[in-house]
Amino acid sequence: MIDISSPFILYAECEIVYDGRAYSTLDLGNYLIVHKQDGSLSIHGSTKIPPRNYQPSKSVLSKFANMIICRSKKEKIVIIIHNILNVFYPKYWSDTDIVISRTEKQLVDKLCSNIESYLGVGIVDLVREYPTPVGPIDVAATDSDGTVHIIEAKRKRGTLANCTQLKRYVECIGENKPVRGYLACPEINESARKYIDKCGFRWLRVTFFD
Amino acid sequence: MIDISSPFILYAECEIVYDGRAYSTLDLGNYLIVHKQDGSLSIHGSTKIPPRNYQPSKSVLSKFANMIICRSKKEKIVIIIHNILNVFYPKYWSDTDIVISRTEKQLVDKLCSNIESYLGVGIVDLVREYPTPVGPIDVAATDSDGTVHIIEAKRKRGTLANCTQLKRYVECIGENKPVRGYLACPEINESARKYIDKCGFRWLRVTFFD
DNA sequence: ATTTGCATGTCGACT
DNA sequence: AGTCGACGTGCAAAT
Repeated sequence: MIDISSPFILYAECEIVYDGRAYSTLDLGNYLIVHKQDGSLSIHGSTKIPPRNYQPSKSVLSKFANMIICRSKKEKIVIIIHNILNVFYPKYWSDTDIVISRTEKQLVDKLCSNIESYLGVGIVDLVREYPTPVGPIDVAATDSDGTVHIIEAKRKRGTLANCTQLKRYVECIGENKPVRGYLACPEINESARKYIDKCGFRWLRVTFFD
Repeated sequence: MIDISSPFILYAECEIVYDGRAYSTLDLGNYLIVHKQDGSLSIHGSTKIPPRNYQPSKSVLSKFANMIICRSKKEKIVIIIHNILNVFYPKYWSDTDIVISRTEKQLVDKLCSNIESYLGVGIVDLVREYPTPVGPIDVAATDSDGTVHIIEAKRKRGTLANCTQLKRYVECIGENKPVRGYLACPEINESARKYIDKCGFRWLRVTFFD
């Protein structure tokens, strides 16, 4: 039948039952089942990027009659196989990661290297990932008057959720010190823009390009 | 070579370049490439559930010498193929979705069917998905005194982000009416618990079981 | 082991 | 086409 001791790519007529954080079933049909060397398992339908069902790395496979069972800590997938349509066992499958550019970190780098021109004030202290009880602040810059300029950076279009995240930081630091809040991102949603104005914050337009 | 006009599962020695919202490269190696009938494309390494690179449905494939190019609106993936190790073309691949239980909706159903016992007050009006400028409120229940009880429901463990979401609603409605805020979820994070207390909100423990 | 926030998040619903 | 919130989000870094 199927050798579950090594990674496999299986195309089969099967049905799936998942029980864990939620409960789900997948009706009898033809699906692509991918088992990787880290123990992960995904079941793919003929559309969309995310798998229909999955189990993360460090899961354990077992076989029982025409069933493949995949278990992690508190979760279980049962695959009932009716027909094996295609199977192969990849050799020397690479584990390489992609190398990525234009990340949030890169945006914060750019911001920090030119902080005074972005804020329009002289800065005497600058801290990245400044810890607070409500989470770390991307950039906390203190000017000569003692006002703390709190910046939340996003690599993409800013949202309402980003504003409330910022608001949390501003309220927290604002209990003890004068503060100003900033959302730094290349673009911003209309609703977020309005909410920013209402809160008295500012939008810093930061791009990946010069 | 490869027929890109139908879905395919390809295991090949290749390298990848992605340019779009970010920019990334994937070094030469053996990867699993899945092309689905909706136009989506994913490139999988030998570990983890999410693909190393991907492009959503409605993308368009083209071939050029030993390259496969996948384009969506503003994004592009180029696969440079050095060696085809395995390829097959799935037939009658199912598009069926999973059927899921224990959703947020189910939790809200349970909450609403017994709202007075959860809140401990008499309710004269109950609205689900009550619209506000800062997003819809899961449950807004008005008692006989005119106080609005604002409930944000989560199907899993409540987080700080959930609290600030709730806070947004409470501040918005609180401008005009007396309000109380509630986070309804099966479990709650320690930090969220503290933040709730600080804000004067309450945690409603709601489970999927009776 | 648990918590937190990011992600090329993806996806669906609604404007 | 753009905006917004949900997701069995997955995942890695910090605690």
